[in-house]
Amino acid sequence: MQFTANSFSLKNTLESGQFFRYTEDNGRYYIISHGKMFSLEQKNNTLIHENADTIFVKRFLGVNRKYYEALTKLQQDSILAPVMKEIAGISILKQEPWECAAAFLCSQCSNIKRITKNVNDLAKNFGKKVVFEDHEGFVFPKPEEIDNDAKLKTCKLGYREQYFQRIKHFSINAESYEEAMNFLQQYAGVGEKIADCVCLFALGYTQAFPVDVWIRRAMKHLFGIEKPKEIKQFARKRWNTHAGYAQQYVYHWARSNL
DNA sequence: TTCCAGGTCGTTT
DNA sequence: AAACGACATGGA
Repeated sequence: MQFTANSFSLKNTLESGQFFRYTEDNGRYYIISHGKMFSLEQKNNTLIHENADTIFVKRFLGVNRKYYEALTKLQQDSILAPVMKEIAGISILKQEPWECAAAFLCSQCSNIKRITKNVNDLAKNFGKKVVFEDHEGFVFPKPEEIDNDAKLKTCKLGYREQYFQRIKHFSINAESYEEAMNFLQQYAGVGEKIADCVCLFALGYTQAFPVDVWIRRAMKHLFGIEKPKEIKQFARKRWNTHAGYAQQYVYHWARSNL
């Protein structure tokens, strides 16, 4: 099955560091999310997908009205526009909250390569096997499935291991971005930055603006602001509910230019 | 060997 | 309220 998506880049979206559960094979992406494996491939403006229906894929990829609104708005920003030209078509994926939280728990003092390995090790040790065509993988386990300390040790999470032992169950119940932020930060190891990641990448709060070291460097360079609190305020004021999209472009820009 | 990496948290100024 | 330093691994 397939559908048309203008001004969207599958590659830039999947490889922007918001998601870690895919493999790429000859231009074709194999994704594991929402309990299954499915494939995605982009040819010009056409998105070809298998083992998942179009409604699901559009929702997962975040190709919707809000995406195009954000694109239009952010392109009017004189500083962001050239950045967006370099790395075009980045959307915000709709991930599963716990998996997103877990991935970013692993992200502390780490890097994308290692985060990916940690997450895949957790899935392999505790998750259910899924197969699609000649590819196999493992669904990311719920916290209550991560129940064997010896196996957890083999995942080499370092000091982040304790977070996975302490979170026995994960659910999120909130009516607003602010409520979600407060709720999420009750979990061990989840601070403001990771809470923002979950709000943005899983809960659909596109006003979230996760501030990490890369964003700090880039925001200093592009806008002359360096304190995390001030950066968040600035982003909220300048981009409002599109701040999260801006964050992805700024992050990607930082990674390739600083 | 030494330093630093998509942070968080308790402790100390 | 702001500024440390510890926390485990792994790569440069």
